[in-house]
Amino acid sequence: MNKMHKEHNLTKNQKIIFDLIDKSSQPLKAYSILYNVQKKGIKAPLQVYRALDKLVEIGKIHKIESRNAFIACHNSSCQVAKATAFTICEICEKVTEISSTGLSKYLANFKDKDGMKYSKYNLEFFGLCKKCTLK
Amino acid sequence: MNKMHKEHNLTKNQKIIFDLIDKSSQPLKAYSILYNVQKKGIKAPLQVYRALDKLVEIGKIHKIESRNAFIACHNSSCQVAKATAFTICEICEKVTEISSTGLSKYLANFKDKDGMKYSKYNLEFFGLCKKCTLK
DNA sequence: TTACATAGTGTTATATTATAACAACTAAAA
DNA sequence: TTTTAGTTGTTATAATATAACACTATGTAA
Ligand SMILES: [Zn+2]
Ligand SMILES: [Zn+2]
Ligand SMILES: [Zn+2]
Ligand SMILES: [Zn+2]
Repeated sequence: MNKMHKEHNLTKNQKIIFDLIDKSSQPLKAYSILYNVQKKGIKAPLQVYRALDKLVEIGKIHKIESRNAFIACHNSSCQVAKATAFTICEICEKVTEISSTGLSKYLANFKDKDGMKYSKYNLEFFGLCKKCTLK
Repeated sequence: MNKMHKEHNLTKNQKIIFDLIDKSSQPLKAYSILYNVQKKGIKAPLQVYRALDKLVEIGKIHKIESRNAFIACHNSSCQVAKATAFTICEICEKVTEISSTGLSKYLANFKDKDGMKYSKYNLEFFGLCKKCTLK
């Protein structure tokens, strides 16, 4: 998984927390992570947040800002932690990372009124996933 | 201001809080709003959050998710609370709402892998504003 | 090797952001 | 008038995130 990512030798806590997020099918919240890793010796919020910060920084995970939750990056072409896009289902809360060359090119080239480029961005789409649409 | 918006007869608290946000040159955080309106009789966080929720719902303000802050909508063409885009300066924290027909059309028409459309979205660009670039 | 720098850890305490629950009030529709 | 939906005021509490400090591991350079 994430074969395209530069290998960052994760530390013990970083590895424990990344593995948990990576195995999860949906985004995890910091305190839910904490409860799940207490048996592995991680006892305090700060230990979790420090690992999360690092993992976000190196692009192994992303934060879903509107949900205060974290998801593993499974998008080998994403510009590590700099340009992220997701779809979020408002019913089942399923989150999927978008991997679209067209979208990322469009956004990376977007200029504001002053002609400024902002190559770092976060985009969150909301709506219904396929499953929930059929219900 | 916001002449294009449907008039929603704001209640007392909603008006107090909207006026404060509307006058501000930068996004305001909930508790900063609270401190600023205590002299007007709004004493509890819930009173602020309830007004904020309503104002977001009717599109008079937007939440900047990555900053947990609120900004008045000054974009007459934005699709009320459904499709928002901002630039955020990582140095001075200046936030500007983007009003680009091209961008909003592109995003409103974006389809994911399954061909699903998600007309509601929030996009936050990060980088340096003009001022901070020149420093 | 030693010294130093950099990054990570463990811990306690605290700050910040947000919601639950309930009683009371207001305005407008039926 | 009765009812309804929405808003208000209030207390308490939940959920999310950081400050500060002492200590430990690891790599690098003298
Ligand atoms: Zn990614
Ligand atoms: Zn769904
Ligand atoms: Zn707007
Ligand atoms: Zn700036």
